[in-house]
Amino acid sequence: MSDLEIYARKSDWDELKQLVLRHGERVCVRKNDYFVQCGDASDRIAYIKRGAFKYTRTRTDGKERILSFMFEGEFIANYIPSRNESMALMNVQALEDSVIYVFPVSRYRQFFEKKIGRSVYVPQFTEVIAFGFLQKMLSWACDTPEERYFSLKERVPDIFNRVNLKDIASYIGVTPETLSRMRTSYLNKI
Amino acid sequence: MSDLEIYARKSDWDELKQLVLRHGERVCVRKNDYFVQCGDASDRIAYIKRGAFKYTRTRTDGKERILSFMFEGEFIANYIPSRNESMALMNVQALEDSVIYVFPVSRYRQFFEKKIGRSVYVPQFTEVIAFGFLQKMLSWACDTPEERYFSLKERVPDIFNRVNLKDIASYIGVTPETLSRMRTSYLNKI
DNA sequence: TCAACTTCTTGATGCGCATCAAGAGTTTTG
DNA sequence: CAAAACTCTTGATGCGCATCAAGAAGTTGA
Repeated sequence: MSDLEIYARKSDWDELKQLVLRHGERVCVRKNDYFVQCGDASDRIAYIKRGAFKYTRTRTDGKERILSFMFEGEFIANYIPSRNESMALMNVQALEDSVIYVFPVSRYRQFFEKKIGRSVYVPQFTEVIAFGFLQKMLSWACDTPEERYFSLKERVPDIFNRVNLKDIASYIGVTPETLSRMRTSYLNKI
Repeated sequence: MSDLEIYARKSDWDELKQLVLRHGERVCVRKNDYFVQCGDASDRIAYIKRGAFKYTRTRTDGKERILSFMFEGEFIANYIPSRNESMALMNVQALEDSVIYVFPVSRYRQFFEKKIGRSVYVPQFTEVIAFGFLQKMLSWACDTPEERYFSLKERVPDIFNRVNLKDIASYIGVTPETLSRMRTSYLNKI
């Protein structure tokens, strides 16, 4: 969510983070473990203390597509977390051995209702989430693989130290071979 | 939004519709007129009484991509309508001469705050919008043009009577020539 | 520590789709 | 009502990218 942070008050994210760190359950997950799998109905969100995750979805041809990467300092969830009856439409899988703090959204709501008298969760965060999805939708619909490559690199400058080419290729929408050739030909000359 | 209707209580949509019909401004728009243009900061939403609209966005190569179609009985807006400071990321353009009822989101908020004591707008609708964007994002990322073609046809069975091939082709992500050939070869045999 | 596996690159091949082009049919408009 | 503009189809051509393949380098694990 870091690229969306500007759209919510910084203090709200800090508050959520503090809450989850203080009252959430500390969980170690190993590389390739799933935090959420397609079809799950969990309402858990988690703060990534250390590590990295990917959002994925299996296409009808059986191939996996990567939709997002998340790193330490960011949150992962079964979107839309507040619609707690909703089945997950994506997998959330660890790219590295990671440490996360897990917290159910229902408890989060309770916390804010007790503290402020009404849920600030929904207005503050759901719109951020919606706006993030809108941007991602537009990016898939309107951006070229190169544009997606540079956007990703801008958001996560050290992406190549954290994520292998195959996963980056899936994220930008080409095969690993094509990304390899893109890099050796023109991408690194810019 | 009709394909998302199931996720909000029907009565909420009815209430919004009644409110907009009763207190909104009736506006006739001509084919090709814009309701919203990229960069606009308007917080207007509108109920389509009669007609049809398309959401579009211009790609960096200058070509137009169509992201959604909306018909009578549905709403159009500068998403996210409740973030009223936000610049529109898409154009909303009339496909036919249409009649709409326009209503600013700010007045909508006032209405609900007066009536219920707090805004039900945000929790009820923002999540619906977010979920819609999520689905569209996943469709662009994971579905083939054929799959998008059939999804559209399922949502809007009479789409070919309302929208020309060029626009449908843009929506599913191919050129008009390719869609034409898809139809004559295998699509209509299924 | 060695075998098995993964990652990345590079090459060869072929298909799918964009592009360019042309023409028939339809709609719009002055 | 005629000219202009748009819509859809069909054909020809070529490029881009997926696919298949193979090999080098790095990583993992019994």
